[in-house]
Amino acid sequence: MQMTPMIKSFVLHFGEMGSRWGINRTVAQIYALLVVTEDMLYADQIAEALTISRGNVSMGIKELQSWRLVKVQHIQGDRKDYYSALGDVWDMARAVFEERRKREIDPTLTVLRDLLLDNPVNEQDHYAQTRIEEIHQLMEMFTVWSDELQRMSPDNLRTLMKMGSGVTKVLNLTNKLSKNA
Amino acid sequence: MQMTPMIKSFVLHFGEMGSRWGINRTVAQIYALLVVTEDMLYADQIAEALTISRGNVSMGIKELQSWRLVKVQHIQGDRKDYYSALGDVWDMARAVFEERRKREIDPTLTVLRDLLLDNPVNEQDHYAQTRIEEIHQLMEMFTVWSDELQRMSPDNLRTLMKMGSGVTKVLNLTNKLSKNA
DNA sequence: TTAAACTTTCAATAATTACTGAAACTTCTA
DNA sequence: TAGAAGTTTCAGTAATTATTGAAAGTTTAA
Repeated sequence: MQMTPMIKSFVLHFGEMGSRWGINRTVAQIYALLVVTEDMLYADQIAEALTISRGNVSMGIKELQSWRLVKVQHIQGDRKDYYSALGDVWDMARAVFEERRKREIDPTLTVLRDLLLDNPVNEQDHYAQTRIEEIHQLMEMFTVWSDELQRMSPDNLRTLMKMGSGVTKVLNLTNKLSKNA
Repeated sequence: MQMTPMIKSFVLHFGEMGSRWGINRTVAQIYALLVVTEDMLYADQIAEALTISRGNVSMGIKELQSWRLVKVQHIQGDRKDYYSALGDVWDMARAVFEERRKREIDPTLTVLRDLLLDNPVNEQDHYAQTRIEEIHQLMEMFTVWSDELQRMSPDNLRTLMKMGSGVTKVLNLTNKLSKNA
């Protein structure tokens, strides 16, 4: 399979972007290719398009599956695995948030909480704990937001999207109300 | 300079976390150390605490400066540079968002926009463009949100934080209102 | 069953990324 | 203006991460 120049350009940029966010360049490329391709693809097609080895495709797909980002299907009278990207772009964003949270944020929050329970051995530790507390708060807030994203209906998402900088206006109102309460 | 076990544990975890998000482990460690240390530190102290070379500290600090995450100060009658982390944890989060956006999101948005202006050469390209469009929308939404974060007052931030899952409630209301309009 | 048509695994190796330390550079002060 | 007290740079090297490809594993059909 040959990529059109447009698809190639997209795939390359996506791979580059992934690698800046700590995701293997090839894994990101495989994913980009699947997202942008309507038909399902089998491993050899992916390998040919990205000029990588068959084994590398297998590793990449395995990784993407652990992120729950790809679907596998079979076609009548054909033994090959056919791959495609999960649902719509929102589903993908949700999957990424959820996994990164599970893998990286939650364990860090646990470590931070443990450190906050430790006894400071001196003044430095005491200061450190106040900072760790702040960081903990911040991270917890982000997890709450991402939880909401997970649960949000397409309807609400669309509203949020349209609201754009309206979020601030809503907040200002909320602020005033709670101050007068 | 010796780190207390608490500080050491924090610094190590932070470094690990950074490296999973595409940030050099040592750079993340230097930053963690500065965040959690009340006093300003000079390069040799950092090198000793993290057992890394003087040159590595210099590179790391340079990187952190490009992210506008560290302050440098001088002390009367001392030629050394003294480093410390920027303001409060919110300032730091803002700096990180802003820089990552500038460096990674904005250039990607530009590429996506260019691809959307290109003429599809066939049906595949046509489909690809619909997907690229979705991704573009999604990313643009995130940039709008991060813009708001940048501009948000500490007051609003605190409200957002307290609201937690209240965001959804506010949105539901907004949805109903706009439907009745 | 066997063998064809696949997928997965993993040791060896290639590519990339990070780190060191000495030399070059800068700035201050005597 | 020399040299002391720093910082920065960067070529060489070490460590890590990614990739290949061949062998092992799996599944299906005859």
